[in-house]
Amino acid sequence: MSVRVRFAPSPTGQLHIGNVRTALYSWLWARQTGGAFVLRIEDTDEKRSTPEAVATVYESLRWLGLDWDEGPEAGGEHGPYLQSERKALYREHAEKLIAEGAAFRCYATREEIQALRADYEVRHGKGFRFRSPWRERTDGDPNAPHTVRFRAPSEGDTGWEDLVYGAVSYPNAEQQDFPLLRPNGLPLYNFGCFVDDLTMGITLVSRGDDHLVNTPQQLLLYRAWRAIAAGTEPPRFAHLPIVLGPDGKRFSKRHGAAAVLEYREKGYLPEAVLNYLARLGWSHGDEEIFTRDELVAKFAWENVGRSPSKYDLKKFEHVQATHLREKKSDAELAVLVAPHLAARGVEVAAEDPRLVAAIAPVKLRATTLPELAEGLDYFFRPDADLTYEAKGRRKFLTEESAPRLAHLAGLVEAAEPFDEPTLESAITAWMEREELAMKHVAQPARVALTGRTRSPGLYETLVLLGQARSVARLRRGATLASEAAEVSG
RNA sequence: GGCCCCAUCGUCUAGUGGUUAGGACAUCGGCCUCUCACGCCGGUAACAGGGGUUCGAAUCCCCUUGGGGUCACCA
Repeated sequence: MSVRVRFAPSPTGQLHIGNVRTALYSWLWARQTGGAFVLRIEDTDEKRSTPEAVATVYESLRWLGLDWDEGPEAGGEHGPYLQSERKALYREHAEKLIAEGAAFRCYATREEIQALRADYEVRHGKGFRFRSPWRERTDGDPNAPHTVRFRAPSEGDTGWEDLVYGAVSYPNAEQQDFPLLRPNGLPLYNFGCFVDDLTMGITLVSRGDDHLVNTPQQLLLYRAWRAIAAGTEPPRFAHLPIVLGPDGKRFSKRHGAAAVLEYREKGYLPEAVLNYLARLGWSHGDEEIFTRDELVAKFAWENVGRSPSKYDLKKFEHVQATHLREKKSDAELAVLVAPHLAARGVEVAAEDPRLVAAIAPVKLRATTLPELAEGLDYFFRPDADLTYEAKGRRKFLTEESAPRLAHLAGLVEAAEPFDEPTLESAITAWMEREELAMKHVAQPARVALTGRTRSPGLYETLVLLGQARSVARLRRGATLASEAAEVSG
């Protein structure tokens, strides 16, 4: 049977980094096996689900490149893919379970149950398990408001072989007569999940390990369903340890940067996000850096860890920087960085060969796309708009450096051809004659050329800037330096 | 508290009875050097504790401790 996996988020806010990891593992498995990745929206909590959050799910997944074969906006033969549109299906399945005796109509009100719970907790503390007085009655009016409940067993255990945790089992005595359908006809999580996974032909359910305790209930439903459809087999399950914040507490907004789209805003590469998240709780020997395709090829459930792991921004940044530096071509980066340059008021076409050429040295000094844009800025900003770091100007555009900058401008102007070797030999020959150290020339020149105290190497910068602009900026720097001399003199 | 799960450097992890316990991030030295990076070399740093099993345990079993999850007509 071919693999069918699903990602089933509840749209109650931003798509969270922890959820993305479960989506990623499922997606990797589907792509590796040639199976189907199904997206389903679990929006049965009317109070918390919003259309905006649904849109965020789509946008986040698309940005990451986790495409779905079936689901909202993609279609498929098992739709609809929003639980809120599948009410009839839940009702139908509930009725069959009632007819079979596996479920029953319960007329106990929420208040009655709360009262029982409160009473229990006063006596015994936590751990109330509801046994409905209606579980053996059939005299209720099917048209009166009621909850459909599962007639839970209290003997034995329910267990399964988890792809991550191995053998897991829960005592049935822990079960209560859990609700399937609310009076308004909307399913509760476990029932909706069961009906959907069953009807969508899901072969492997992968989700956070906070769902470990839900699995027995779903297994019980599959077992009951055999009376209706002989041969029904439950899917396999793979539970993933949750992601913890640096403080060891469950990762949340409180830790900052929990939402996927925040990484897009910060200028991270989706491949880097996927790489970091994949490695958080999964490994492939000593390898650290993976492209999306490599992840697809190398992912394996048996290498998924069982202990919760902590989110570490420093390592995340390292993975991001490595992808920026090594896994993207300069032409690809040019396309990605162009909008960030535009945001800084620097207009340059992504195809501009000068942009592509400047990326190689600058990307060694950047982690994110905005940082790349910052490092590229002065190459494309008009000379007149160039600004100077106050500290660099004060320290290097001095009376002493003014004549050197002027002379350097002349050397640059005379360089023919205008390339690094020619510039280097001309400049070093001059420095030797004048007994100047490199730092006495390069640092003032750097400030004059870039406005900064940090940049790629001098010869590299000159060539990238071009002869005319280099000469103009050096002359302007010389002027500023002599003005500084007048002020201080 | 009941039930369930987990436990190797600060962090992510490799390791499946015999290893000087490896790698990566971080950190600390050093090299390179016109700045900042990149890169390279090197250092510090871990099997939670206690019992077993075994000729031999990070690896298997038990207990303790610690951490996490869950106990909603939420998902």
